[in-house]
Amino acid sequence: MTWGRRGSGERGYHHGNLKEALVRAALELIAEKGPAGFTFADAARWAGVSPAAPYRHYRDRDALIADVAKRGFEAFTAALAKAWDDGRPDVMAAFDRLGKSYLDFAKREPAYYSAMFEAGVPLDADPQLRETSERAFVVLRAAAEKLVALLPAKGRPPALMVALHIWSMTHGIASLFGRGDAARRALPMPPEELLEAAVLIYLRGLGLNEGVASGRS
Amino acid sequence: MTWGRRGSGERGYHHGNLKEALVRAALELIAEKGPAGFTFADAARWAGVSPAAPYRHYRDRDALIADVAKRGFEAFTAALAKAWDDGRPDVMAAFDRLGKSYLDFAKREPAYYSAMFEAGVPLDADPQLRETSERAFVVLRAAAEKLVALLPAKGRPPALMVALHIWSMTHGIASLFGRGDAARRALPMPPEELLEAAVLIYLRGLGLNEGVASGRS
DNA sequence: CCGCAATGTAAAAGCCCTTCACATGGGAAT
DNA sequence: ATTCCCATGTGAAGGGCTTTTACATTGCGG
Repeated sequence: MTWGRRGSGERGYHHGNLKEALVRAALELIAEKGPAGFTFADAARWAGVSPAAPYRHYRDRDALIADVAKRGFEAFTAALAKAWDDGRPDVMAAFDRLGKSYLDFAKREPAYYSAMFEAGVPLDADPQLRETSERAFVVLRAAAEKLVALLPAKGRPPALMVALHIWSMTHGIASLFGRGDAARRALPMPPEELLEAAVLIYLRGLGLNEGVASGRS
Repeated sequence: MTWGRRGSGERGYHHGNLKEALVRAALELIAEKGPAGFTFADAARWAGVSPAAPYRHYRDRDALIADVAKRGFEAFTAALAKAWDDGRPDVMAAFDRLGKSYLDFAKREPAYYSAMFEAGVPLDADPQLRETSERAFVVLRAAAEKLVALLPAKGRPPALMVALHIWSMTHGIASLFGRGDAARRALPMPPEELLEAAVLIYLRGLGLNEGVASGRS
């Protein structure tokens, strides 16, 4: 734990990049002590400024968390879009990557995930926040669209519903078993496998032939 | 909003039932402002005692929340067990009730649900807490057991996995769309229907004939 | 009836949040 | 290059929450 002026070296009166520093501090602190145990003053100390300085960049503590959540959704969307890759090389393989990518994000970026889904940020705090969060769902929705298109046109389920199902299942697993948090439950198998099995069963229920190998493990 | 000495009438120096009063206060306050916006001092005020009084009953604020969570798991287990009713009159109908009961609990008792799943209570804060929370899962597990038993013995999936899948899906839906919270997302259909459809698809994927009418609505 | 233990209170130290008046200096306009 | 503006940071202060400690009250068992 070094102290004060991290990274940007030897600052004088002005920090130079306080806003970014605060976001990084928030991520560190949330990862360490959860979104609840995170304090505005801590972030200021972490950045080496007085407790009042952050107010020049954020209306209050919640605004900072909301910004972290927004950035989280951006990174999340990027990760999902990259994993989905427009359904290449084939829809099933891409869909599989998509789910894993979701869990992977929750595990790799617990601080972002916390801020996004567990910090109790009102989605309408910032209209930008709501929109950014929608964009992540758009990827899921597009994937569901392509998935549903594989089914016979007759009795095809609404893609939106399928997207919501997959999202719920994935979020449920991430939320209950995702991180190694002491607060979470133990599991007889890794969450990725749990999810993969669930999705395979669900897709079979939709009428999709088990195309992708389930036992690649 | 009446003030002080609620219910138990005209107290003198001693409250007489402070512990219970604190739990009720916590429930009110959590329901109102979320688990984060809940303060120990508020609860004391609500009960009409000094800010130090609660410390005679709980080590600290977190201990109170943990107790609320514990009571929540008890009520939750009772609700689930009642809905499941040992699989009567038939497994599918009971299973359907079970899922609805889960969502219903999340909606009817948002304060309990928050304390149980969103307040970041370390499950091992109190060994009793962990055990109580396990008991709720036991009901789900038993239901999954009976459900799986309907399948042909060959290639039968592990009941534990099925229970985890259903739990995750249900919790995911409850968590993302469950309450009317401003913080939650809008949905093109009621969460109960979303869950019912998901479960039907999942069960079909398991190889269960669609026994129960899906369109009872 | 007495005295203990349980329960509640008051006061105080420490921390956090937030605001306000003031300080500093980076950079645009001249 | 100089000047001045305003974005950015500081220090101090008010108010609230948390938690501890010494003290007050009282129910209840012996």
